[in-house]
Formats: sequence, C-alpha cells, structure tokens
Amino acid sequence: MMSMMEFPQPATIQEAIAIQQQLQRQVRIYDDFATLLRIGAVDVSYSKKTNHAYATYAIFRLPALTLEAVYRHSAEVTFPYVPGLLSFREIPVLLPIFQRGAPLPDLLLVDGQGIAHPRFFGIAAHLGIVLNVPAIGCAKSRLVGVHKPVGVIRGSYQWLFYKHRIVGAVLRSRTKVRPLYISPGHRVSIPTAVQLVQRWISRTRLPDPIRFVDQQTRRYRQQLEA
DNA sequence: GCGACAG
DNA sequence: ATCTTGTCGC
Repeated sequence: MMSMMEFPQPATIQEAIAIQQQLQRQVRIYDDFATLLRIGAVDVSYSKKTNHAYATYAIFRLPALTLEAVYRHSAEVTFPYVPGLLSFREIPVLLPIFQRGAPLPDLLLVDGQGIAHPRFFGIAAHLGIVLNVPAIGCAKSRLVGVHKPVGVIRGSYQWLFYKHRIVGAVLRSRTKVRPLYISPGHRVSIPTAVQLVQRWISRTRLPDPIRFVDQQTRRYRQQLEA
C-alpha cells in the first residue's frame, strides 16, 4: 500500500494505464461521508507559450457556499494531454497544494470525469483516491458513454451508460445550455452526485465552486505571465 | 482500419 | 486547455 499523497510519475502510456487499472480497484461508489461542512473545487490552467501550468484549490463553507480560502501552485507540465490520462497531467500541479498542508474538504468537485472513463478512473476518481476524499467529476463534455436525449429544461437529466454500466448522468444544469457530465469520483453515489451538483448551480451552466476556481485559475495565470 | 477523444 | 471581441439570441 502506497503512503498518502504519493504520486508515481509514469514514463509511458502503458505504465500510466497500468497504474489506473491498479488504483481503480480502490474506488468506492457509494455515499461515504459525514455532514458536509466544507466543499472544495480544483482546476488547472495552461500557458500556450511556456510549458507552465497553474492550479487553484478553493474551499467553501456550507450551507451558504462562503469562500473560506484559496490556494495556488504553478509547475512545469510533465505529461502530455492524452484523452483518458488527464490526471497524470493535472494532479502533479495540484498535489503540492495539499502536501503543503491545505485543509482537505468534506467533498471535492473536479473539472473532469469521475468513473465515466475508459477504465472507470478519471481525474476525479484519481484525486479522490490519492487524497482519500469524497469527490465528484463535473465535466463540460463527454469522454465515454451513451445516453438518451436530455430534456432542454433545467434539471433534466439522463443516465450515462458505458460498457453495460451506469457511470454517471448527463445533466441540463440550465435551460437550453449544453449539458454537464456528472460522475462519481470516489465515496459518492451517482444519485447523490447529481443532487449535490444541482444544489450548487445558481445562474450559470457550471456549479458555482467550479466556475469560481475556473476564473481564479485564469487570473492567476495571466497575473504570473504579465 | 476508421473515428472518437475530459482538460 | 489556449488563441481572441464583439455580437446574435433567448
């Protein structure tokens, strides 16, 4: 068993896939968390000119989603973008924030897939395992899976199927906007994941915590590149 | 072999 | 993801 918050850097695609297959066995897709007092959200932004990446982690206090703290970190990109291997590109940028002592949330929202992934191990699942924290993947587009047409009204959703399993839901977060792809990362069930994400959507397509870290990460990058 | 393909 | 402003539509 690997110690907490370690992150092996695969040298090849084959190696990365092997790591995913191994760690996926630890994923738990049922509700396993106590009262939600604080939720967190993470995001990573990239520079087109340099090979730097910028990460943001924000933590909010419930029930009003009051911003409690924002943490940042930037680092060189060490892994290319390969569909299905996103976590090996982004987690090395995010992890130092937690290794330095940022408080873990009761639940983490991640911009990307949870188990709606070729090997059922998207970045939300990977982060959930590495940090041992309940996590939900909230992606803006599809990686894998099929689903029936989603109603155009806010709140409509359809289950997302992949390899004969329900791996998540496709949710119309706002009327007439492209749907979101919600899937559990770790220690959360699919129905709960959908319910929680809906709870934190106010007036935009993305849930507020993710939208916040999204823009914070961009500002952070622009500031450091200026 | 041909497309699809999170961020 | 990033490069980029205003603009059409609900």
